[in-house]
Amino acid sequence: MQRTLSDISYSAEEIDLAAMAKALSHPVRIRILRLLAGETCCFTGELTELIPMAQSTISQHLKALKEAGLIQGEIDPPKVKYCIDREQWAKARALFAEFLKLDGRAGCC
Amino acid sequence: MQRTLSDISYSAEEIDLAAMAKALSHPVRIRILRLLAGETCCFTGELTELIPMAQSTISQHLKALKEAGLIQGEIDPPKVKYCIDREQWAKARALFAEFLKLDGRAGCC
DNA sequence: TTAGTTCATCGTAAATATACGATCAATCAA
DNA sequence: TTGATTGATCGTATATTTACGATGAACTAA
Repeated sequence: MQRTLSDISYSAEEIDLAAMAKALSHPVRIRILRLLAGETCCFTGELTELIPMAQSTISQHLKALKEAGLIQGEIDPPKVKYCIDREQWAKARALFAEFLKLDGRAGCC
Repeated sequence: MQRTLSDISYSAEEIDLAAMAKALSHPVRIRILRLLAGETCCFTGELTELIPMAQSTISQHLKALKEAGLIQGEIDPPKVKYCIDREQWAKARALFAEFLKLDGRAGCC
C-alpha cells in the first residue's frame, strides 16, 4: 500500500507553480528561453548551432518547454519558429512573484 | 564519447536559477515552503502532521530545500525548527523577477 | 540506566529525466 | 522523381528523483 502523490490534494496554484519551476529546472532550458526571448533568433536551427548538444536533445527540451506552455512553435516550412508564449510567461511571472513575496515575516525564527 | 552537461559552460545565473527552480519543482516542496513562510509553524513535527507523507520523505524534501539554500534548520532539542532563509529567498525573488522580465519583446513572432 | 521523542540517514524499488544516434515525415528545389 | 533540409520521434542507456520502511543518533525525562 504505497502512498503516492495522488493521496495529497494540491491546490491548482501549487501544481502550476511546481510545473513552471520544473520547466525552468535545467540550465539548458534557461539558456533556450533566454535565446528565444532575446533579439537574435527564434528558429530551432539557430539553437542547435548555439548550443553544443544533439539536435534530438534540444528538440526534447523544446518539447518540455512547450508542454509547460512557456513557448509556442509555429511552422514556417521547412523550419519551425519558436517563441516565448507571452501570456503564459506573464502568468509565470505573477505566480512566482506572488509566491516569493512570502518571506517568513511571521518571524518565528 | 558521450557529451554531457559539463561540455556546456553555463553562467552562474543560469545555474543558480535552474537550481532554485529545481527546488521549487515539486508540489510538496511548494507546500512546505508555504507552511514555513506562514504564521503557523516551523517545526518538522508539525509538517509531518499536516502532510500525509512518511516522515523520512518529508525529511528528504527538507534536505533538498536546505541544500538549495531556501530554508535554514535550527536545532532546538529535541526538535528542529525550520525557517525560510530570508536572504536566499530575496535572491530567488530577484533572480526570477529579472529572468521573467524577458518577454520576447523582440517580437519576431 | 532505561525508555521515549525527534529527526536524519540508509537501503531499496519504481518512476522520471536526460543524453545520444538512428530514423521518419514534411517540405522545397532541381 | 530524386535529393536535401529541417525538426520530431523512437529506442535505449544511464542517472536522478521520489517514495517507503527500518535503523541510527541525539537529547530528555523518569
